[in-house]
Amino acid sequence: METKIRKRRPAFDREEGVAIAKGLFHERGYDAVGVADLCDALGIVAPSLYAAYGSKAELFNRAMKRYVETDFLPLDDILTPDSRPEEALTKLFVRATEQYTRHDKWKGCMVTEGMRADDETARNMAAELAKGGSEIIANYIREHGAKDPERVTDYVLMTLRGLSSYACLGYTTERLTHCAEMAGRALEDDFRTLAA
Amino acid sequence: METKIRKRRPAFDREEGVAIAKGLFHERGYDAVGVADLCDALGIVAPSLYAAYGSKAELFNRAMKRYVETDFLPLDDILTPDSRPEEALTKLFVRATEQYTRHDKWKGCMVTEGMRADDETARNMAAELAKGGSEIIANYIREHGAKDPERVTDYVLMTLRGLSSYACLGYTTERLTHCAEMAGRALEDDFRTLAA
DNA sequence: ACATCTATTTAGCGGTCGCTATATATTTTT
DNA sequence: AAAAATATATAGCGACCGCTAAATAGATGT
Repeated sequence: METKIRKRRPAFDREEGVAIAKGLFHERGYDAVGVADLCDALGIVAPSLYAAYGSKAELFNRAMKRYVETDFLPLDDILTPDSRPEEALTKLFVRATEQYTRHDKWKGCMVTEGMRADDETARNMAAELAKGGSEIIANYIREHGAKDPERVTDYVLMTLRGLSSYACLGYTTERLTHCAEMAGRALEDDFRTLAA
Repeated sequence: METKIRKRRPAFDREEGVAIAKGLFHERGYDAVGVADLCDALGIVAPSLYAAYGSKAELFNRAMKRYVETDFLPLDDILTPDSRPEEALTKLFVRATEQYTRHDKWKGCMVTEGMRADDETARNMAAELAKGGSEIIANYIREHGAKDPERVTDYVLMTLRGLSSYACLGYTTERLTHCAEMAGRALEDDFRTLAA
């Protein structure tokens, strides 16, 4: 009876694992990425993944958080107080479009699309994370003289959803940018002119 | 040894089966509805389903076709030649919104959302079916004096996607209708005024 | 050197997925 | 009445799903 000798990989980098998972989840969506896919991509086996992250959903959550930190639009830079709100929000549409269509994989907004996952846990995680960005936009609109802040906010968020969804279908940056600019024109009469 | 006698349901109504499947698929999406769910809802067992429809995907296709026939917007009524194109398209947004938010289940556009399924076959079927509606809208825009028909068409379809997606999240008819009306305002300068 | 602890390994759990081979019940045709 | 065609039933296929118990290799602390 020969003794069985088992080799072992060194411990893997958890943060890098999150980054790789972010790529997979963003590319294919929560439901379409299996634990086996994640394990292959990270070069580990399932129990290592569960020891490190707890569950597929928690890994997805960490991946989304990383996405928000590293890939997300710098809302504070875009929604600057020195340009008219209509212009700033149009700029938001255009910048979002550019980001949603920049890469061949990684299309659309990972969080926005995550809110449409089949898995309820993943959906709730995405919705929770999306609240942050939505509130920044809602606050900006409220504080910059929108005549009906709630409606304008709904319109802006709805448009961002449309842009993200359209980006996922593979539309080019150019075509989608025109959509973004057109969408901005709807905002023209929605803000009080703040006299300087 | 007693002879085993097996009872049998009478043959089921294929068309009614398609209608029931339409309800399930629209409510939960292609990927989230399993063959077992369909069988339970139709009151049959799997081999009957396959004998009648061939595959889950083909049943989905028939369900979508039924949706287009029975539930879809009457584009010809909405895009009438007797109102200004901006008004007709705004009406399209509003009518779409009403339809997308009318029922608690069955939210959004079944075909539009089908295009985002994880299953490639289902996605392609939905995309193929969506072409019909898209072309009607594109033709209308082209033939009614749009300055840049392709861009306006992109904008309209993108907005419909946003409305459908937002409807799926559960937003009320009222809030979404305001979005639809705002979206229509972006179209104001995009059509040449056709002198009477 | 030894014990402890952490992260990996093998192996496999129960469940669901879409789907089907085969047999039998019922209807239709002859 | 018998034969052929049709639609149901039982039973179960192989593949994948997310996840885990138990064992062991390697790092760390004393």
